[in-house]
Amino acid sequence: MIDIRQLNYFVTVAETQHVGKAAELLHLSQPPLSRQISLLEQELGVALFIRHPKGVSLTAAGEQFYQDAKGLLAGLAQACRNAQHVAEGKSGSLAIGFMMHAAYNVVPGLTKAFMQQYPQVSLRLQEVIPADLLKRVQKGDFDAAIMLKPGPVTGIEQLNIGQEKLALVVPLTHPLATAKNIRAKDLDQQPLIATPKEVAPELRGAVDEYCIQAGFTPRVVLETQLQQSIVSFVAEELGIALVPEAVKKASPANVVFRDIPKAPRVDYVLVWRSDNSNPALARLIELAQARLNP
Amino acid sequence: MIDIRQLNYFVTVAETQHVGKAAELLHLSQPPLSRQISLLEQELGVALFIRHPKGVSLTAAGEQFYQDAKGLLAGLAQACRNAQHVAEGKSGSLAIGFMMHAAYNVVPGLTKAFMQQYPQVSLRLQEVIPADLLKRVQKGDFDAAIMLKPGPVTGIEQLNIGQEKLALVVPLTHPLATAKNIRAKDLDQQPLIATPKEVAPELRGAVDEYCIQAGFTPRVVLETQLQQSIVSFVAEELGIALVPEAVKKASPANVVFRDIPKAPRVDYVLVWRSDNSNPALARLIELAQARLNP
DNA sequence: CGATCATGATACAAAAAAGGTATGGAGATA
DNA sequence: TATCTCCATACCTTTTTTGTATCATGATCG
Repeated sequence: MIDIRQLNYFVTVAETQHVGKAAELLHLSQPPLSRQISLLEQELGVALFIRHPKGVSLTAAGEQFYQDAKGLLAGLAQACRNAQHVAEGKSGSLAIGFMMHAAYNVVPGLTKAFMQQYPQVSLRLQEVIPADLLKRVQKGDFDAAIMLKPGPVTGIEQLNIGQEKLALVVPLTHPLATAKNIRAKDLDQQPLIATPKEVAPELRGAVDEYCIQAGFTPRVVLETQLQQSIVSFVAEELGIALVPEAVKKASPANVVFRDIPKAPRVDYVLVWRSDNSNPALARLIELAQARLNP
Repeated sequence: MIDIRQLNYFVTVAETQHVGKAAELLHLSQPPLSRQISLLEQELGVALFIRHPKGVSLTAAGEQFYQDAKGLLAGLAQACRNAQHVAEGKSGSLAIGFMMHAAYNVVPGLTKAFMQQYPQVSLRLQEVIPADLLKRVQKGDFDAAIMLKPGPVTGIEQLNIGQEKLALVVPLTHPLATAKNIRAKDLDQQPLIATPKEVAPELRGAVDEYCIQAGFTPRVVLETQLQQSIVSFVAEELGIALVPEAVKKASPANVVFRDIPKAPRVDYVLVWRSDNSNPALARLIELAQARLNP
């Protein structure tokens, strides 16, 4: 079988037009080189060189093979570099899922920094409802996800990457829109719009917990599958809601965001499968850590 | 150094995800395969596989290298085929020079047939003044030339590929344009337009010889470097000429071609350097011979 | 025109590399 | 816990490659 060494030998002989000189360049004695060239010709079933008394020159077939061989050698070198780059996480691809709220907060900063530092890595970012994120990381669909902190999960690692307060969002016309001081108690009996527990358990849990701490049971009048809808429904005056404050950035003008006392906080985490060996993931984790402790 | 065998081994393992199975496919026992894979990883400095208890799977770097390796193996096979095709003359390139007169006669038929039979060979056809043709074949600029038969030349081989009569060309207004019978003697004292001896010695030789045989010395009033010009000058009524009769195909309407008695004949030959090993040339020669003796 | 020089090819022994057999070790499975 | 399935390692055998010495051939030069 033809091998790379033979291609190298061949290219060197082709370039020097001289077996002896080529052997020297290859740190080799002349006879084995002669023999390898003969073997190559035999394997191809094609004469590659014309033997002159003062050296050798390429046949037409040899000329063609020389061009191809050079390309192959360059291709091999490139393949090695590619593999090494991917191994270092400097190139390759990285699939990241995130929940919609994170898009207003941690996702832009982190991904922008990553793309800047590792431009050769092709990022695939996808927004997914929170309840599916973890499953799809476990399944291997995503290398990582950015989501609200779940409890500990076996086989999954987590890294805190940000915290956010929940804020009260009310329609412009609502009394609480203009109230001087807002107390937790004021939410008692108010019609709440919230995420169902199945969709974003951590977020809904934080809302419920807040109400219970304040001494009342939340009156949830509407649950929306799609995160984006909550603020829209508030705008339509169907109720009020507690949402991460960064959602304000993408909200219409006819709703008001108000701070609430002892506002519950939600933690954003980067999660990944502990056995995921994608080196680009390692670079992302490093970067996330570096952003925490600059 | 990485070699083709290792790439083959690697690809097979990558495709089976199983060292043992791959070894079987490769007609090899398992340990050497394990070893070659390890060596490859060591040479690259990159882990290509993750070892599971039930087999192996590619790392991100391995995935990249797998794609590249497959490409390289395919490229090598293609390179071998290319060389073989060129060696058989089925592909490659062929540079042919020809003199202008041949363009009306033997060149189209021969090249058309060749292109049809060997479509992968890229033909480079170039018209050159006859005097330069042989030099440029000897120099190696052309693999072959189509020209008027020169004397024997050392290092050059020739093959007759066609013969053509010379015809008299006169302006429409010339007495000989309408004469019933034309005799050689009628050309005596006529102003002749001809190629200089340095440009196309065989052609000029044939003209001079014809006149001398007829018992007079030709009166050449104009010599043109460019073959194409002769008929134009005849059309301009500057003189008359003896040219290969196929030139009629590319002549204006205001000249007349007349047969002459015992018309001199010129031989077209295909010439090439005897040490030219371009296999496509061998195919061209074969084809030219086949067209002579169908 | 013959001696000499340079070039690539061949012969055979030495070295290196790859392959085969036997066995170890780690994780899954029952 | 015992066993089974993998891949890795150890060690020897076989094959391949290399190096040294020598040959054959065509060019060069006195």
